[in-house]
Amino acid sequence: MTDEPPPLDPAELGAYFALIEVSSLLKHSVEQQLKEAGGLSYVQFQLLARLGDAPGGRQRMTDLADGVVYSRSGLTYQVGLLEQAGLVARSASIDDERAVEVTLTDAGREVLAAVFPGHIAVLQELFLAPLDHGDVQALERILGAVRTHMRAIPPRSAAPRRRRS
Amino acid sequence: MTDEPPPLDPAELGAYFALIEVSSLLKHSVEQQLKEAGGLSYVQFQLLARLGDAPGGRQRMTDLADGVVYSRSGLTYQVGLLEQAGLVARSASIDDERAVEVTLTDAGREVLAAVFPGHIAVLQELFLAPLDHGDVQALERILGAVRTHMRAIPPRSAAPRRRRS
DNA sequence: TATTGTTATACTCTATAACTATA
DNA sequence: TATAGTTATAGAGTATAACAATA
Repeated sequence: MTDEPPPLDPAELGAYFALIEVSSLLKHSVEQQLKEAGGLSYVQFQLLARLGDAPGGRQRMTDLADGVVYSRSGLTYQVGLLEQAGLVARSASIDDERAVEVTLTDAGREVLAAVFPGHIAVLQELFLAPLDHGDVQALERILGAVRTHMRAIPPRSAAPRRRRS
Repeated sequence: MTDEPPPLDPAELGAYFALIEVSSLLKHSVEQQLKEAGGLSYVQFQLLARLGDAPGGRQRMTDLADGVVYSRSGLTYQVGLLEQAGLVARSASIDDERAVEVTLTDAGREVLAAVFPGHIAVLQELFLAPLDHGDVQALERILGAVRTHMRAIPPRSAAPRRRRS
């Protein structure tokens, strides 16, 4: 905390603010669309989409949690909601008796399919419209690099957990 | 809803996913830092920072609300918290008796100053580290264009509000 | 002893609608 | 009648800690 404040040049600040603002507005719009079209929150959509991509439409709770940012209990909560809605099913894993596998149901696939076109439409209209192909490629490359970097970094407070007495 | 699903090419999808993932992870880390360093949520920090930039450190509630995405009541709530913490003060406007002006207090400025270095450090470490200057400039340009576009677009459901009977 | 997942619980945030007061 | 802001209230989401069961 006694570090020197590293100076940020205007471009860096500009990139940061634009990133936060764009993602915030975009997420907000997408959330509305998801809610109207399928009664889904963004997290729920992400979970369904992730299952849709997974082989067999199933994944373990832990693997699902790793993809999204949330805590274990938060995931339990969200999967519980999705299960109540009949969009996923939970079953015990055969390999590991502790694990729970989450499977996308047919109803889940339908909701996903119902929601997708509108989702894409929002993206086109709000996010992609002002960009040419080169812009999109540059974004993908640059933000992809940042993502890789973030994933590689050790969590800041990995070590200093509570030592037992 | 019977629209043709507009096809998204892989680069577009990639850019979208990377944007969401990066901003989500970044915001999460920044939120932790803000909370530890100054007991601030991200919204509260944004409000303070906005006041810090405003001439005289003051702005009307409405103008504050326009900058951030939140509802009026949400803003009232957050400003209420900041006022309780002594970081801002509310006063009636002289020009318009209906309006309320929010002013950054000295304590508010101190918290802002206390929080800033760590904030920037997180940005450097997590977001800017893997990028060169050209990347940053490209990001600023491209995301800036998207932001301008988003701000210009009429809110999707501006018209079809409840007609009076 | 570590890991998987759930539960209980508390807290923060956001949104809607009803309301007051001023323009 | 429209605008600025507050209040009450309800709901969603998230996090922490304690817990049970399996590895």
